[in-house]
Amino acid sequence: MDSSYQPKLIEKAAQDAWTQADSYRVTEYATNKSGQAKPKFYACSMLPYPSGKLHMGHVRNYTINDVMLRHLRMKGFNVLMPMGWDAFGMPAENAAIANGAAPAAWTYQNIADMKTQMQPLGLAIDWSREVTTCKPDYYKWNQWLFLKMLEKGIAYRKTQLVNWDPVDQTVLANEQVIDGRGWRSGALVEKREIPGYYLGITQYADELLDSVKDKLDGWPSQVRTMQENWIGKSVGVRFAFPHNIGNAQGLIQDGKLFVFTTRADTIMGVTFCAVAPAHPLALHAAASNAAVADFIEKAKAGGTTEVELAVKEKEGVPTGLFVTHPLTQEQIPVWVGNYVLMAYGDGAVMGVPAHDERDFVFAKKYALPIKSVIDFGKPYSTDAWQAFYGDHGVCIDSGPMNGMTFDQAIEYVATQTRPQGGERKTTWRLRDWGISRQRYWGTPIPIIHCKECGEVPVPEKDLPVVLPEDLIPDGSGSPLKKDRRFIDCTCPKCGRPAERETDTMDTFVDSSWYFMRYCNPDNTTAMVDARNDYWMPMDQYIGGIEHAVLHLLYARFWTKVMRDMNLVKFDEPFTNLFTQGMLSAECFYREDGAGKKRWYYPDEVSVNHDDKGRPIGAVAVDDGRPVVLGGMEKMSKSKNNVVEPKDIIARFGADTARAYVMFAGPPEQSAAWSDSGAEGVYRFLKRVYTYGVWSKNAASGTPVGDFSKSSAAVKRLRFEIHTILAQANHDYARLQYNTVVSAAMKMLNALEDTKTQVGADWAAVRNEGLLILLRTLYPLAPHICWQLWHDLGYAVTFGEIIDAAWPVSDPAALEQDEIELVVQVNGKLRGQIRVPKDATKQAIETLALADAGVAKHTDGKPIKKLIVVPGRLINVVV
RNA sequence: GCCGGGAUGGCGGAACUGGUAGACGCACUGGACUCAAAAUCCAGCGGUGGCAACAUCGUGCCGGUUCGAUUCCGGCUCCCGGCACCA
Repeated sequence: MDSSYQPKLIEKAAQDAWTQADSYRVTEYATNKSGQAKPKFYACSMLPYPSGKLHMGHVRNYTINDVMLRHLRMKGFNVLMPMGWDAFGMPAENAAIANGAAPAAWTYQNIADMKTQMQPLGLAIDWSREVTTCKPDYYKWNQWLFLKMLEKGIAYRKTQLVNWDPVDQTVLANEQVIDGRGWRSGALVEKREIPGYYLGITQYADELLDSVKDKLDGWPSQVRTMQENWIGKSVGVRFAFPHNIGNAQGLIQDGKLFVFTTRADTIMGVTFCAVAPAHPLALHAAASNAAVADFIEKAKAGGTTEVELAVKEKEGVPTGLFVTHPLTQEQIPVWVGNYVLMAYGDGAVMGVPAHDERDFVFAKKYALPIKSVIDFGKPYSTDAWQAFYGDHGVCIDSGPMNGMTFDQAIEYVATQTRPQGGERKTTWRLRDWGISRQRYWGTPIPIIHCKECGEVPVPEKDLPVVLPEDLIPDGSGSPLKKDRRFIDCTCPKCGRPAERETDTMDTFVDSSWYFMRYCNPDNTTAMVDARNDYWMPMDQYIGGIEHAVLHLLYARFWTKVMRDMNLVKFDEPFTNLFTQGMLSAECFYREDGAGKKRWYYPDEVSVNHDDKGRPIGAVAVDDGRPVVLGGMEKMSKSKNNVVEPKDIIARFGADTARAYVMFAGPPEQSAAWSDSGAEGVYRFLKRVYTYGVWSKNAASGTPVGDFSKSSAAVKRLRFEIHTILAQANHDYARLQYNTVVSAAMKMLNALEDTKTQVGADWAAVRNEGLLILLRTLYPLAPHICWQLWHDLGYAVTFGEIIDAAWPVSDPAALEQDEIELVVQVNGKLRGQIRVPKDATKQAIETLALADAGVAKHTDGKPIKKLIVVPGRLINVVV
């Protein structure tokens, strides 16, 4: 046993031992020593994008996963922690454009680099299950399931709205549109409709909503709420405004302008209708109305994001067309509005300015009439919008609907409009999932375009459609479109020359089911097999909150599709979800005359403090002149505040890196990195090691004893250790690992405080304490605990620590004869009393009132009330 | 703009179901050890007043419920995540 803590040597030895024993390989149906099947536990982190650099956010994610695995494994579970690579996507193409190299080579190199950086962390990953999404043996199954969805009518083709760069003649991702311009060309971006494939997630909207509301109780409530709102179920009425607008080909949409509304009770307040710029009525009006045509053209400018539409000023133009109010037969003007979405409902809305805030703003702007038809018991004024104008109430000034309640009015409108196609209807905010991407580095969509037969699915026997890995994109669109080797093929139906689809799939497809592939990565004949039935549904999914909606919703949808194809037997993929927060770090900068910031690395500056420890400024090390303290910012390359795991491991070792990222804050919240904080954890581990050395010399091999007859002081230490252990176990259960690190520190503090005490009982109680401490700390800092476990001879008695029994606190140790109670006067702390644990309420009250501090504040005043909270406090109200 | 979070000492954070606010750690200050430094160890450490005992204020802001509020309710401010082609 070395006399000082040497993380490098210890971590190498521990990792070699684990590798040699193949400790992390997990098999299905594992049994314990007595031959019983261990309960399975599948704990998985969201798979990383192989950027090439492992950052502290990854370390945080995988350490949470690893701590959970080691803890539950000791508790007797068969725990799986796999790892893989979300290897398709835009960054590889961008790197390829920048370096003139193929995305494949870049991606594979990054994967190799990241694995090298992950290795020293000592994560209990079963690498035999590694999945890489850009490999044909994986994406073959994306294609296979897509074809099944096509057969079932879940996948279909329609037009989609994209950002179009008119100069580069290419589709842009939202990320590639900067201030309304193409990132490379600088050209103003336009909206354009092109054909693409969609997955019918809305067919599952009801089930996706119901289970997120009622079943997923292992998910954080904010994620459930976000998904609920995203799916956005609205129950209302869909009805038509009849009209006779048309041309030689006939009436537009059969002479019916359909709208959907959740507020059919306000139908008598309609003063206009508004349609989306792409609505057939708008296009019809544009043919003979230059102002409308102009407006529609202008509406094409800009990108496709919801933010852009939402913050845009609500504008419109009258079409000059009129439709008939279905109940009053009044003529209602039709406007084109830039705030009406073609993708939601029918792309048209009824305008009720009196009771809808958006319509109100629109009506004020264009001087349209505002007609109030709901009674609020308060006066209505059209001067300014009031929040209550949108409330439900009783109908007034509504002719036959006068006096109706909300529900009565809805029913009435649905019934009255039925002859014209009116009905009660549910509408979703959720839209079908467009998966076509005009990009190279993704899963090819397995479709062949034939002049004779149209769109023909690639036959199953011809899968996978392999993506060529040697193309180099140049920024002007997908290189697949120029690759005849890929494009040219024969039609599977008629055998004539045909062309392959060059669009690839959204990378969210890859991440919608990879976690199932981990269970059976080697199966070449099926997407999933019985091993997937064993591990899934996943017991714990861990990843960033930024995936709260899209990824998690798509994965849930994909699972339900697989269930309906009898590929899996469960309804939901993730039983429990844990969303971790971000990591930030201090940053420093100096501004030049033009206001441009030069960011300094932490080791380029020296921070000055006042004598209370407050930072009062910082100077650059090189020139001694001041730099600005930039505060805590999300770690980012551009701000030079990225902390790299390899540097921390080199300075302090992996155990410190792991324990500190856990200690830095509650795992679900964002936390700040601090080098000196990490150093504090390093100091703690050094003390653990030093205490281990001392313990070996002082009391090696002392058995755990019977403490029933021990001195009060020995019992007090035991009480303390077991109380902390109970707390740590509670925190392990709720995944609050930051306070588990605190608990381990407290245990060591308590043990060290008694080092001067000698005797068999002291040796025994400290020995028990150290056994508890090592196992409590082990999941967080496995290497040092493994080493001490061996050095102190515990491995011989209790077996390897990785499978040692998890410690539980002894109820006997937690029993106390006397307890301390707090006494408050009017809710303020005024004294403390010690009472026997079984003291009567009467006795406690007498003691409390007799306390000097309490007496001083009650001071003869009459006592109004005495509140006794058993085991906690007494509050005297005077 | 809409949806979802967050805010506690100089800093990261703790306080489990409304019951001692600031555990644990960092920074800082003082001391021990040392020729010296590092490392280590000991002590102090929310603000204000006070030699002290102690008093008083204090959990982003304003208000409410309660014997008692960091915790519950109403109204704000600022920051963060998402908004369907970043992953």
